[in-house]
Amino acid sequence: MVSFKRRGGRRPGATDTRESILAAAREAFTRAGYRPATIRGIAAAAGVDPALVMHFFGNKETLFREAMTLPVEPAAVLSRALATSPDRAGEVIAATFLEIWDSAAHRDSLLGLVRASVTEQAASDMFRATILDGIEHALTEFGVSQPRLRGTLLASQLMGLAMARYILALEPLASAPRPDVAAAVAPTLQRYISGDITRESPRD
Amino acid sequence: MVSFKRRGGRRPGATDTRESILAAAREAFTRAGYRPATIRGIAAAAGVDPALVMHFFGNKETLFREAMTLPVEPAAVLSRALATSPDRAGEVIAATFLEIWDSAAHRDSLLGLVRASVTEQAASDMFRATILDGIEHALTEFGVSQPRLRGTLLASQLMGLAMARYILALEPLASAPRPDVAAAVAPTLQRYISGDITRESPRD
DNA sequence: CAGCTTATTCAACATCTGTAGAGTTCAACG
DNA sequence: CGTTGAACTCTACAGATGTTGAATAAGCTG
Repeated sequence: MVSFKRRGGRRPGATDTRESILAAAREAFTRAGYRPATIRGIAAAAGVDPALVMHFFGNKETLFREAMTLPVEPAAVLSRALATSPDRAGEVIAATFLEIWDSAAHRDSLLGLVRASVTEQAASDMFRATILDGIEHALTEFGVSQPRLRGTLLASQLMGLAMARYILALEPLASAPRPDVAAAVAPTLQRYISGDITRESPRD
Repeated sequence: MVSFKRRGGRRPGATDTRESILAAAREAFTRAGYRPATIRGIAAAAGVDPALVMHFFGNKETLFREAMTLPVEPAAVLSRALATSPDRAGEVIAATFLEIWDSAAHRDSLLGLVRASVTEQAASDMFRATILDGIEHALTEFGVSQPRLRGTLLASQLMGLAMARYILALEPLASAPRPDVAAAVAPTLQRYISGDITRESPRD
């Protein structure tokens, strides 16, 4: 049995390498965030030379940007929820949010985005631009008062939920059935969207 | 004027160097999290040789642990709020939470803890042990139902608020007056503590 | 003052980092 | 079938990183 050692050169057959690098990158950025994830590690996980990663993406930052593009449009989800039944938007959003996070497919990207948002300026800007502006737009379109403030409040509860349930995995929140969690959180979301959020009226 | 170049050896006078290293470490860990903060950078910021940091703390991880000890006891705050006026605990907690975060003194430690909790396993465990167990204990002591679930829900909104207002600095939440934010969030906290959080009762 | 402990620095280490350049192999197209 | 371009690897570099060991200077205790 002779073992052939590859020494450079294109591989025979179809070429899905770029995609598997992206997958490995997603996974790596997900676990620890931007800085701790290394190009070498990502390359190794993809069964590839580090230089190939450079060949495809040029540098670490664009690799990150490309790996971490959002799998869903939060603005669309919000708009649809508002359009369908304004007074139940909270329920719908909570359910959809949990559904997306619970699905293994999207989880990695989302985890990575949150992790990186906390440490990387670039990711933080991306968050603001992509997610928050979308939420705000949807709320404005629907004509609620103080759409910006409501949008950030909404984001605060959703992000906190993601942190507690998925990142820190605080029990029993982390393994509670999806509908239970949705029910617990929905009223808060609903109030942030269309309820009273001002001073001097502590009724809820 | 002759300039003396120090070449090792103790400095004359009192020695507060350890503390200034800790301060620099807090600041560094705060800005970016565990990994990106470098011992060399911390040492430089403290005007000290990197080896001195090792001398005092042995390794990076214990330096981190020592720099990032919590400045407040969340359990105590919660207990006091519950004892004073159970049906206004939400308001009190929201106010206290914002007050602590808004104070420059504690802010750095808290920022660092949250940032690191997201990426570092050790910090995440610290969070669970120190903060959450305290909250849970206080809720149990007060006799509410499902104290663990309520505790994590409470933590989720508070963490989300910290993320949105202090870490991502989402406007207008970030610069809204403290009482306004407290008023917006208090009802949610109150409901998580003593309100209805179950299914099949979507009234709020 | 002698002697021990502690604070402090210097120089060096092994390792890892992102990245660059040149070379090799394959696929696609004329 | 020859040429071009893209996929792919090797080797290397320059810089940063955590950590170590020895050397020096000051304080503390006797």
